[in-house]
Amino acid sequence: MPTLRDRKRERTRRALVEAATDLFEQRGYERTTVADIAAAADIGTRTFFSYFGSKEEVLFPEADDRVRAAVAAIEARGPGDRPMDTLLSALAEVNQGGDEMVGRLAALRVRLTQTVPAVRGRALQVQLDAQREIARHLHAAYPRELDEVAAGALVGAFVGAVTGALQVLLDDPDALPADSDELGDRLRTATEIALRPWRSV
Amino acid sequence: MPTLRDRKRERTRRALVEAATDLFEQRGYERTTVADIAAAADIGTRTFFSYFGSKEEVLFPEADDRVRAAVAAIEARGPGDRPMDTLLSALAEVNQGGDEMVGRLAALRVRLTQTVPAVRGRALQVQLDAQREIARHLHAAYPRELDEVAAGALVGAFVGAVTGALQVLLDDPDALPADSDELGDRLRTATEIALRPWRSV
DNA sequence: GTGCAGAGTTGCAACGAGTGCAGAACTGCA
DNA sequence: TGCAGTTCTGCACTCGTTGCAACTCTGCAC
Repeated sequence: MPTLRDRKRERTRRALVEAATDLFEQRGYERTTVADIAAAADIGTRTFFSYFGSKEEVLFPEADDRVRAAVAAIEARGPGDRPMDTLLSALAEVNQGGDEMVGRLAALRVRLTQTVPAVRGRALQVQLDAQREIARHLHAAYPRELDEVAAGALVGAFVGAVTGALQVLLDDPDALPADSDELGDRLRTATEIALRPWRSV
Repeated sequence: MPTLRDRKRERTRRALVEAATDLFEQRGYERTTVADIAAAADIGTRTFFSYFGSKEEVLFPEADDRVRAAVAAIEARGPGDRPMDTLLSALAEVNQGGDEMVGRLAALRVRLTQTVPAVRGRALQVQLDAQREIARHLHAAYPRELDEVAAGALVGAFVGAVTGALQVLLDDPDALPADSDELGDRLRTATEIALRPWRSV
């Protein structure tokens, strides 16, 4: 069982994410200060930064979990799967799972990514880091078919295609993600279109 | 002929970029303040921000030119070119041109992108904006073959492939600066593999 | 249960990026 | 030469972020 210390830490972390989510939704990102978030979670401002390295990071608390899930999907590939099949299921895994907090966060993130440059920058960095990690494992899974660079290119092409499609689908400022169902729809549409060329192989 | 005001403004802008480049090279990015840059260019600190919106932006002064060049390449496509051909020449155009200052800046940018998160974030944003613009024009050039979303996906796949491969190539300090021909070769090979399904587009 | 070492928390002071404002300096043009 | 519009600049302020030193709490041994 995790120690009291760990449980407490986890609880505080969650409290920070929830407080931040609430405040960002109410007042917006820019009009919420780190001090506000810390106060709402009943924590010293200074302490915020021992949980998250920056204000933006509080928006991506499950990034590591997602990457881990994708990596696990690669490890668990079927014996006959080609690299593309494996990559497909890994990326399906990334967009999976999570409770309602994760859903709220995801919707908020999409909106902020479209409107706040700092958040967009962080989102792209998180994405790029995830890509590299996935590429590493994809290469490990198919050492003969894909050298490291080719794996990087493949994952990049894949993620880039989806991102590029999604960007067009979201850049209409009117219909941002009112409800997360429509958000999911657009994500699916983007993936569908982006991956068409690979599917037909 | 451009007015005195314009010439002066252009000169100041260039002075800022040069001062920043020098200082970043000497002391590093983090240890250089905006006040340092402004002082080196003999300008008030406040005025820096009427030329560049942020400290990072001074590293991407020619971004607009590059995009314009790519767009021009799309407009100037040959009559028989398929979307993929046009995109290839447009992106070749992006990595073209510029004097030595541009070269120095580009090298500095590569280094800082690998080491300073804020710079990486900005670089990715610049790239994404460029992608969207190029996708827009590619769609305009091939309204029947490519809908807007598919154009976004195509451009994204391409840029993503190159970025993904480059990321792997650059994060290993061994195989980096040997010669830029071999780097180009490996890039081409990797993107070739990743984009095979798109080739017929 | 007591006490101690190490981990975690906190306020404080400081630095740098970025912004609004109001006045000074400059340019284009008559 | 003078005026109108633009640009430049210092000032004061907000906010994110960090180093530091004191303080509190938890895990653990005795």
